Amino acid sequence: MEMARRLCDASGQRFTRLRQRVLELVWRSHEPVKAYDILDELRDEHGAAAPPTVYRVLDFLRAQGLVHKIESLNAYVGCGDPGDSHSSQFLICRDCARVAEMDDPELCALLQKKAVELGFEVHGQIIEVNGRCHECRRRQKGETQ
Amino acid sequence: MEMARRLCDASGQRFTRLRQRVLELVWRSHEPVKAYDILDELRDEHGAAAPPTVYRVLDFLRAQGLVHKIESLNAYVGCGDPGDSHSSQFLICRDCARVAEMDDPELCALLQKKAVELGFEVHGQIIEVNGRCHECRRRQKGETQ
DNA sequence: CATGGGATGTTATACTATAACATTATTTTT
DNA sequence: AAAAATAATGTTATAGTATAACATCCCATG
Repeated sequence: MEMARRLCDASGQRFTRLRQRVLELVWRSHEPVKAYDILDELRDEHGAAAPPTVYRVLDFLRAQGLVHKIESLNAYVGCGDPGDSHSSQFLICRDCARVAEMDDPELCALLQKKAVELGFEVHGQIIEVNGRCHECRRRQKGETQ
Repeated sequence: MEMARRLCDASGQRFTRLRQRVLELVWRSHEPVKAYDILDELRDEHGAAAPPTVYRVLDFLRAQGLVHKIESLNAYVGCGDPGDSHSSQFLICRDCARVAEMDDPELCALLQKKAVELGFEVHGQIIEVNGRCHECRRRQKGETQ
């Protein structure tokens, strides 16, 4: 959270109470969070809150690199390594619904290279993997024995 | 289209008029197509059509590998190489809105490898790249000269 | 020609996101 | 400190995306 504040200060942006609160809500679970879940929580503690409130803050946090959107889930996760401008890859477990963030430069570079070879100018990458995480595989193996 | 019919026959699925028609609509442009655009066209020519009609057919076509969903656009494109079970990568041009399908096994394998190294069991990959395509870059260069 | 399962029709509703404009709060300028 | 400018948030309305649940139809097969 200190990190977040510093990042905003550094770029001349304001890290308001609302923005801080939304960031906390996103970080509260390892699972990706839905915009309307955030909205519900804000309403409980704060009264006034409508969809634009949430989406504006999420857009802001994404622009600062503090939050990522998981496109295939329409949900949001805290960035595991804010401050470092990077393209991330996300491993989405179908069983526990958790998302792990990978930040592999080799993968990033290879995708970039392959796209450029086709004459494409890359602005952004979206990489998401569906499957089962280590913990869920272990758990199930244990059960079947 | 022949290909599509054969694929369905091969897997014991029915390639009905509706399914064929939706597949044609998806293929009609190089740009990804929205579900509700398909819905509008179906209504024009066919009368009865509601969202489930379209989404069911799209789900079917995706299951057959005839159509892909572009997650970051909520839109659908015809598969460039149906029949061959593969993971594709999509290059999405922000200027002309066209989508090119890449099918790079090296990229696919590297992502798989990196995920497995983290103990993750991979079921599916989503790779989408935003940027500008070759044609749009050339056009703009020409204009600025 | 019955019948059973797959495909489609139908109605309703849930979920995701943005437009447009009003108000409030904070910073900057005077 | 007051005024002006800018950024942030509130508010209302609506657009866009997707699924649940149940009814009906169609057609391959026995």
